[in-house]
Amino acid sequence: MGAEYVLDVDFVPVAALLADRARAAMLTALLDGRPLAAGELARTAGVSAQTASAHLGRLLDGGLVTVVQQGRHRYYRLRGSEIAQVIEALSRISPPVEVRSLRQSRDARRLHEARTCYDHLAGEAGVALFAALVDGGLIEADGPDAYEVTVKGEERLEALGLDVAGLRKARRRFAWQCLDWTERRPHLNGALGAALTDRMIELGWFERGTTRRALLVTEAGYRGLADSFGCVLA
Amino acid sequence: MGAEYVLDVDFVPVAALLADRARAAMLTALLDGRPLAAGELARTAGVSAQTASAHLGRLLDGGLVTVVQQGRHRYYRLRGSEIAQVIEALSRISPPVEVRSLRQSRDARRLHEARTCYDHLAGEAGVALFAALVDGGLIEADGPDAYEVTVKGEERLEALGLDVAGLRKARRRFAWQCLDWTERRPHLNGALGAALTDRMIELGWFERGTTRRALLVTEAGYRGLADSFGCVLA
DNA sequence: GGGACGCTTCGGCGGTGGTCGAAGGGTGGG
DNA sequence: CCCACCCTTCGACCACCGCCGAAGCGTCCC
Repeated sequence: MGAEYVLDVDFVPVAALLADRARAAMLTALLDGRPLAAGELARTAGVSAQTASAHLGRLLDGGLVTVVQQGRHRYYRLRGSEIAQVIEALSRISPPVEVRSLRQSRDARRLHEARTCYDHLAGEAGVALFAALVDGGLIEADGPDAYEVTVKGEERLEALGLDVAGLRKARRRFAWQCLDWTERRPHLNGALGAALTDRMIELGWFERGTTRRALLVTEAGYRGLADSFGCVLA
Repeated sequence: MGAEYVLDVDFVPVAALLADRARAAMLTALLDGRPLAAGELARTAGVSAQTASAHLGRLLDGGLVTVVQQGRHRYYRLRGSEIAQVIEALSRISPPVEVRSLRQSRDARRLHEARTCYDHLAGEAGVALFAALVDGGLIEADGPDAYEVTVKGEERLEALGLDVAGLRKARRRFAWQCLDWTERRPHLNGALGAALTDRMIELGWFERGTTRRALLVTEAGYRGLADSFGCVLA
């Protein structure tokens, strides 16, 4: 893959796709990486099925989402974590929406402490975990952004129930650092990042909020992160 | 400044501002941080003065640009480097525009090697310089993103003709790391980053391309970066 | 195989927003 | 003081786009 030099890109079409309330609502709903059916997205966005279909068609054309047909359902998902990152980047210079309910304010706090970005852990907990993995010598840099699991790391991760060798075979990139836009520090992405996140939620270290991306670090989570990874959260 | 928790932000208005050819052209022209008069921006975008005025009004409302009146001219500039960063982030998932001329391809290559992001150095050279400054112990972390110049660093920078003490007094943040979106690594931002960039261009280490953001590293630049900062470019 | 369901396509409506001509305000120069 | 210049405001036009009703197509289930 030779280096590509880009003079200028035309970001207008992509920005236009993001510049609509209904599409924005759909994309936000897809932020956690979970595929959603067209109908669910229509309901989420508060538009009719036909309207949603038109929007999804445009998002598809623009390459922001992919679709998989399953029976009479069509499941849409974000095309990749870059899309999620751009949305988070855009959000940084956008005015915050006033928090209305107590439940919302709880989720807001969780989004900051811990959340999923596409399918891996982000937020304070995400960057803290990544730093702990590196500091503890469980993973180490293996290229510009790529990482490898050390022998010590493999033991620790397998003890948690992860099939590290299996993950290496996945078609997806194994492990790489991904910038957390709000924390401005790296967190773990790739097959490993996703699997580890899944497993930690399975273990009850995190609980999902009403906003599905929002995660609550449980007591077990604080203990687990500290014991397994030497990761101490504020 | 207490922590602010944001549940969801409304990025639609900002995206809408970016979703127009004329405005995009204006913002791109402003990417190097230099203030431009409304008339120049109108010409750049290829629209009439009235149309440009309307666009600039919206950008102003949206907080993407600021304006300073000087005589009968009104100079617009990007509101801050975050804006430049968002545009760079958006560009990453946008289709590249085909490079047409030889001059364009030269600039494209330069944009990758070295460019200004708002008013400080970015691209390969930017992240390499930042890494060299840290590795060489010329600057050191002083907070989450903030940096301080060490005694050794102060000597080195003053030798180059920078007034480090004066920069510390500037209203602007002194020195902090800023993520380079294309390189996904930090480069130096803040008063120090801007002043250092200016000075290096003054010293002839970089030459501006036709696309003003695009920089060419000169022979003197390679030597200077290596001698002064131990920064060796590929 | 009929009917319910999920989704998309088509057609027509309405609103938002980009555009420029014309006019107005404010500054600088002679 | 008048004119040239830069920029903005106003008004009108037009295109695009988001919206939904109606209809069409495919899938699942009984």
